[in-house]
Amino acid sequence: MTRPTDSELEILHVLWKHGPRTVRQVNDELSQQREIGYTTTLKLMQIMHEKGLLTRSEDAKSHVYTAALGEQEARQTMIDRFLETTFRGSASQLVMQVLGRHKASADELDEIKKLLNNLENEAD
Amino acid sequence: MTRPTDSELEILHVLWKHGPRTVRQVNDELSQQREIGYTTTLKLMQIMHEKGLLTRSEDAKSHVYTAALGEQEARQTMIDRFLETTFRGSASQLVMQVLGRHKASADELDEIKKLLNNLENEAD
DNA sequence: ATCTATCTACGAATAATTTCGTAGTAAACC
DNA sequence: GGTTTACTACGAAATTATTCGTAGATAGAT
Repeated sequence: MTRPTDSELEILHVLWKHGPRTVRQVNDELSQQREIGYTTTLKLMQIMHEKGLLTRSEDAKSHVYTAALGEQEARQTMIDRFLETTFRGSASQLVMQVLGRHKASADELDEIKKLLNNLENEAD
Repeated sequence: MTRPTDSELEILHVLWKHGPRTVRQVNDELSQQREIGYTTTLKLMQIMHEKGLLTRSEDAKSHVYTAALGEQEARQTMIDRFLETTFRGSASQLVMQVLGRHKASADELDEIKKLLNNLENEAD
């Protein structure tokens, strides 16, 4: 999969958050964040459909679009790309820089530590 | 700072790795990675200079360019942006997804754990 | 002094992305 | 059944990013 563009991501976020939506519904949501014409959203979603990023049902009067890939999956693609371009592929450097600067709750830190322990055990 | 484009990042990587360089030197480096004309590199670096991404000394016959921001600094900007667009700002989710999928050496894992312990202590 | 090599500046072509206007179609309304 | 409303399709303008050709300047070699 080729990386979704920024505009495409905006639309994917809406679909991931709210589930299948019409162009109108997506546009209403995007309009709250910024100025954007209806046909702009329409065109974008049509292109994404061509690319296979969205599926759609044409049963109803207006098409209902669904994200063709899950958020986790898309995130992984984007992490891979981000790691490569920004951290030359070093995952641990990314992790350390993120942890060093961003707050995480105690629970989250615990979760991360558990995950680390599992990873260390696997490595044996 | 506005996000450097992909091409701009390529150039920044060269300057971060090797220090101040002329257009010729940067182009030689980039040419090893892909086809790119000299004037393409020149134009890019001129634009980056206009934008303030690079400083340059015009003393010598050929200008010597220097990255105007450090690698750490640029990475942080890009992390912030990436976190926002892809993980809705949740640093721990990013970390967990990265750790879950990418190999890190035992040493690196240790480092990360130490970092986590420090964070937990600070939080008290 | 002329030739050659190397440099900068800059305009403009190309490509990729985003935006929107217009036209056509179909349902809903009166 | 004509009018309004909401939709899709699609071409193309606008914007942003990338690429490169050409012109002019300057230093060094002969």
